[in-house]
Amino acid sequence: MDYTFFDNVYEVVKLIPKGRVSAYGAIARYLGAAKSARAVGYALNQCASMPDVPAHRVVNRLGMLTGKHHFATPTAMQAALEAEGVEVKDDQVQQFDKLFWDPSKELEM
DNA sequence: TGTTTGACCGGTC
DNA sequence: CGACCGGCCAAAC
Repeated sequence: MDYTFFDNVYEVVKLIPKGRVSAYGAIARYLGAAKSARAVGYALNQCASMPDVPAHRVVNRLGMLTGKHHFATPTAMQAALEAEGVEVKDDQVQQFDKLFWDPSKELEM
């Protein structure tokens, strides 16, 4: 089938609950490719044109808004997160440890 | 068709 | 403690 790792990323990202955030590596690991976090990042790059995929809920493992620069505006990502109740300061998600949504844990495989 | 890069991560020097 | 390197997947040149 034409189904790919790429599409899998979108599925997981779309499953991220509102007010929660996830990490590239966490998604990659859930997909069975822990070292493919880069591919996840690239997938989200494509998802910039995909309104169905809340890429703003995906940050790096440090909770840093590394990809904010790829949004329509550098503040779009932070604004979107804050709109969902996620506190963001200095391109960094506050209480990231609590808001972190790990698919491999939440979805229990 | 081969090389380079990219919104990353982990380990090593 | 800071910087560098390798690895995975997919797209762009």
